[in-house]
Amino acid sequence: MPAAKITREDAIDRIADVFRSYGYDGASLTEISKSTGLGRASLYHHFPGGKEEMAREVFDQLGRAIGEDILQPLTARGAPAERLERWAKGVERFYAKGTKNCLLGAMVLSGSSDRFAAELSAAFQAWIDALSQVAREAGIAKPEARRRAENAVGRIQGALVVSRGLRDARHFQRVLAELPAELLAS
Amino acid sequence: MPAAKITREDAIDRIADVFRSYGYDGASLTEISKSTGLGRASLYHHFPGGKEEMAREVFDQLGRAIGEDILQPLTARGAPAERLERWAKGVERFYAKGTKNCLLGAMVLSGSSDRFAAELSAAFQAWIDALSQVAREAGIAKPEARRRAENAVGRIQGALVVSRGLRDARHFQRVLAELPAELLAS
DNA sequence: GTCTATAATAGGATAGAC
DNA sequence: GTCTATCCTATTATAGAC
Repeated sequence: MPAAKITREDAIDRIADVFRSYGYDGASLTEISKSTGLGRASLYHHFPGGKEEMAREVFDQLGRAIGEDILQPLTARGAPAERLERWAKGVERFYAKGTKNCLLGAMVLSGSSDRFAAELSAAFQAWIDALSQVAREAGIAKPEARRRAENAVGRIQGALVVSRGLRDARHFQRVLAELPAELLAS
Repeated sequence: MPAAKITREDAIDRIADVFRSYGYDGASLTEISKSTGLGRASLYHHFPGGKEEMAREVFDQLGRAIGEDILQPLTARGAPAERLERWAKGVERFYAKGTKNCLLGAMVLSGSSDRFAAELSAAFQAWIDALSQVAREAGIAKPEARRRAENAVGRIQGALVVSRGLRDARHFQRVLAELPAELLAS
């Protein structure tokens, strides 16, 4: 009875990387197998639903990771400006300074958006809501706060696309550095 | 000797739609065949290089379309503000008010970015350069103009992702309406 | 230039031994 | 839990008739 080669959580992380890089359709089981070190059959042992179940697990784990690593600074104690600074640092780490694609973006733009519409929409909403809440605490009116939060999330997504297109991560880093001030500007 | 069912240009447009919706890997020849009305064999008659050649032709045609429909307003005569307004309208048409994905974004985020790195980079550069030039004519300093142009392109890409994720095209339309003023603000 | 037919391959998924 | 072997389907791609 061989022991597990990798924890479930680590496996899902690796699978997430494959989806991130190749999109849903481009992520072949061969690549996932290589990336996790698990054979095809083992993958089906862990994820009986196949590729679709893997993707759902990836979304679940992503939701938790976003909640802990990114949204947590936003809901912590402290002045809005400080919280946004910590948030921006968290986002930068999360995307490995702009070299790591956004999983949500990759899924949205690769034909899988119909299949995972609910998951995608929920993930974006959580981002926007948390940012909007911080802006409101800083005294920004509700509709304007929402508007800025949408902008911020969009700018991150767009910066990842452009950085990758131009093959220059500095664009992403610059945009991220500007976001906290933009969210709170009067 | 049957006549051509569709002009080459139209065929490439249809193929572009398929890549836009499904990404490079997700775009199957079956779908392309259905979308163009051309049988598999006919597709290979027109594009002996197969799917990869189709993608390259799509990029070429996209470059021309961007040049004519989108960048042209930027280089036309008139005050910078007017040109940017016309440009924004052109972009809105181009993306069908936000319901039509960006081909560049779909390609960037679907594993094909290595294969088409040069094409993608060139397309983004052309966008950024043209916008930057308009901002400079409006009296903005060169580095700042470049910065704003990058931001504008990124915001369009991000808005398309977010609109699709939220399934609400109004976000895209709002962002687009704000861009001209942002590019020229003092 | 399009068609039907078909090859060749890669992909997702499963069975059963260990 | 992992392995080897295998099935089935969909995919890319080609050949040859018209």
